[in-house]
Amino acid sequence: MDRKQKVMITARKLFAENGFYSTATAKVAKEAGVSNGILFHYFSTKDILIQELYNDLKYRLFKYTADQIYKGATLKESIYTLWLASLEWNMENPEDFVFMRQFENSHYFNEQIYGNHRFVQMSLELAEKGIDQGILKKLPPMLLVQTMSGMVETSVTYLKAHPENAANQDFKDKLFELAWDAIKK
Amino acid sequence: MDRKQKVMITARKLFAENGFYSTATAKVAKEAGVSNGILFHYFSTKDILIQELYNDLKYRLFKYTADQIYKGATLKESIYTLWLASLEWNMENPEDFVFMRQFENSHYFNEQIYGNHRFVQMSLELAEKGIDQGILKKLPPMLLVQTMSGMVETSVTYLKAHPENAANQDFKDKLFELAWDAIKK
DNA sequence: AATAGAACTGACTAATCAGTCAATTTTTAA
DNA sequence: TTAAAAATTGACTGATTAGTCAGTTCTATT
Repeated sequence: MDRKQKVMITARKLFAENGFYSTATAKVAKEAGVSNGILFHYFSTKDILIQELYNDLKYRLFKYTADQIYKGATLKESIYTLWLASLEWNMENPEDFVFMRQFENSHYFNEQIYGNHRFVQMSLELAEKGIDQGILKKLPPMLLVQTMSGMVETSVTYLKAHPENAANQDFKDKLFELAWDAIKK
Repeated sequence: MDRKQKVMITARKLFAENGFYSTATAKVAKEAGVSNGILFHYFSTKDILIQELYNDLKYRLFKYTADQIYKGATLKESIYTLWLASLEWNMENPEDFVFMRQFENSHYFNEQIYGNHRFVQMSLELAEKGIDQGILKKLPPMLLVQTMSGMVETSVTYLKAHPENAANQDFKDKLFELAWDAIKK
């Protein structure tokens, strides 16, 4: 594996474990088995490394979820699939979840950066369709998207604190009902 | 004002502006107009300062919201009042909002710490009552509370990005509807 | 007025960290 | 084969930081 990849994988892990600031770039390089200098060759500052990690994460989330949406599905089915895939991706990638929450609550983040990601654009399209079809509440699409994302976050946080429910499909369906009831007309 | 208060007020402001880690204790002391030593006299470590700030914030939120709940109100009215008061408190105290989000997404935080706060206990009582009365979904009360809190967060974040709606009571009521529809039976 | 103890000061330290750079190795392409 | 370009190393630096401490000032009590 090339060194850039090695740095990204290690950084993701260490940032999630100890936060951006408590993790020294030198530590990332060491644990990745590369030199300190090469980290700055690929990422000219620590901030850039952090931002690239976030962009990569959002793109992987997009790929993972978009692949599961079935073409002939109804709108509610598509939203359900998107919701469940997001939930599972976050459960299966706990480091990414922690990293994402830290990033999205840091000064790096704002709504414009958020809107640039394909994952968000895909979600916006679904929201707009749902509003047009009269299935979803007549509210700004971005608000509906953020509501759904927030509900996924809440669900993941809850399941992590109560792992006995994590494998229970019935419970997950109830979690989806919470989110769906919020946005449906 | 005593020096401990001065430190807390300044720390809250600087932490919200630049994050915990990018804000040096020496800078807090300087801007608060006190000596470096006195900061560590009152808060033996930086971490303790951060935690005390969070506890104080949650208590102020409790006081502010609890005061507004009318004794004879129905359950839905009480939840509405709590929701609206939370929203307004967060809008009026943007520094506290940023600080709270950073803290609750850091390693300092877990569900147990969360459950210790009177604000959360008050919310839990309302949720339990609502479940008993058959008004709210039969789900773990903590999940309903976290859902409501998450919806307040989403609403505040949205209003900050779209301030043209911030004074619009109709829009706020629609935001409440989103949250209410999620948890209501 | 005398005393004790609490509040307070600010210079200081030991450690840490992001980023640099001169030198070396590896890759590419002519 | 050769030479230029790209990748890689790791020791180093200048800046920053949490926390200390010896000494000073304020406050309360007798």
